[in-house]
Amino acid sequence: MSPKPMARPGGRSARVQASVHAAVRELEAERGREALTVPLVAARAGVTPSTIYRRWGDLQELLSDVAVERLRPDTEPADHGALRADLTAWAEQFLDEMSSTAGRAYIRDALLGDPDGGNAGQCSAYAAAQVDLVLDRARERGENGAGGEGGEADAPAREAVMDHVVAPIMYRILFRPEGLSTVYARELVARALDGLPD
Amino acid sequence: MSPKPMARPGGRSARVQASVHAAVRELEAERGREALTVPLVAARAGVTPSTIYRRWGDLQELLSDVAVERLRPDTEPADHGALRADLTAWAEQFLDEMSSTAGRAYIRDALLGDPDGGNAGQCSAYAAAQVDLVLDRARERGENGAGGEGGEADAPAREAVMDHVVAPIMYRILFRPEGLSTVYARELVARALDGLPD
DNA sequence: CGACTAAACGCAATCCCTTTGCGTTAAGCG
DNA sequence: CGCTTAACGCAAAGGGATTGCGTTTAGTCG
Repeated sequence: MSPKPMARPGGRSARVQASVHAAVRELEAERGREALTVPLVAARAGVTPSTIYRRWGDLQELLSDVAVERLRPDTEPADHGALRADLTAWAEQFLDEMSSTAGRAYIRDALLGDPDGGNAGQCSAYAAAQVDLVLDRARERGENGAGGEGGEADAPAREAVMDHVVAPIMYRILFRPEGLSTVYARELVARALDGLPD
Repeated sequence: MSPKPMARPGGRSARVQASVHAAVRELEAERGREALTVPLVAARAGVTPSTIYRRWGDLQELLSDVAVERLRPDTEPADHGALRADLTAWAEQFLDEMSSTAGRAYIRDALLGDPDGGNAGQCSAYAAAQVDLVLDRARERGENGAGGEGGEADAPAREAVMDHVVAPIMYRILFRPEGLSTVYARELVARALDGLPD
């Protein structure tokens, strides 16, 4: 669903999409995001502007698609042997990547050209999947009966981590970009795991 | 700072700004947000398009300014006599207003045309001020030594409420718009106040 | 109170992004 | 292998975005 509903997933359509996406990434690196226009991307991709307009409807929607692809995690969370260490390390890396200049630009683009909210939902789903991996691993270790419904002495449920770790990080990045460090991520994880044995 | 750095706060400049802002609000109500263009707004405001382009630089930046004005709270949080009741009521109203179709559009606009992040910061400052009012009132009542640094049995600090109530609400609105009700706001407040006597 | 400076605005010409109709290509399918 | 139609290329308007220049006027200083 990252690209528009494609009734024809193969052949020329697929080549056009790959070519356009590559053109966006190249031009973004060469001339910067501000200089991007639909005719410019079209020329680099070897297609006509009307093709892009018909398929994506808008420059912002195209950039939104590219941004979501770039926000997809490329590696699994590292295994440090314990839930607290895993979650802390993941949250720190998440904050680092997302709060970088490039990361903030991708988040904004993903939210921007997104009439139905599908792309933004995809971003959230990526983070949720990563969190699930960490929590599943803890459950397999038998930590505190992890994955329970967030009882006082159980490992937090997925939704609790989304609410109290991921959400505050994203809120700060979007609304209060000043003074953000990995310390903040560590504190959030510590609070979310409050009352758990270490 | 809502308008661009205005070296001339009075006279014609002020009239132009007021006229343009009014034109945006009128046309937004009449023809919908999608139909807005700079020439259209300019014609309604009785100015030339170049004036708008020079002053705001872009339609999105203009809409961002208008959106921030609309997101400014117009009333103080209601006083229900106790911290928990005050915070719950405020959070429910906050979620209702922000998750509405109009509210989401304003949030998106505010984030959109915002190169330096000043407008987004203003939105966060509005919410923080409202939270401060609620917490200050609790402190004046002498509730739990409210306003302390978030100790286990103290009322939560402002930052704790921003992290665990405001941030999750905004995250859900932006990234997971499905199935959002006042129940969610109430749960968040309950968790933030966990361990407090009622 | 009057003259000066420069920011802000109006006007108009230009550029090029956006949109749309029509013919052509080729992907999917029986 | 032939049919159907989605997807693409082409080209022509149509209109929004940009900019130079002259004019107005807000703010300031003598």
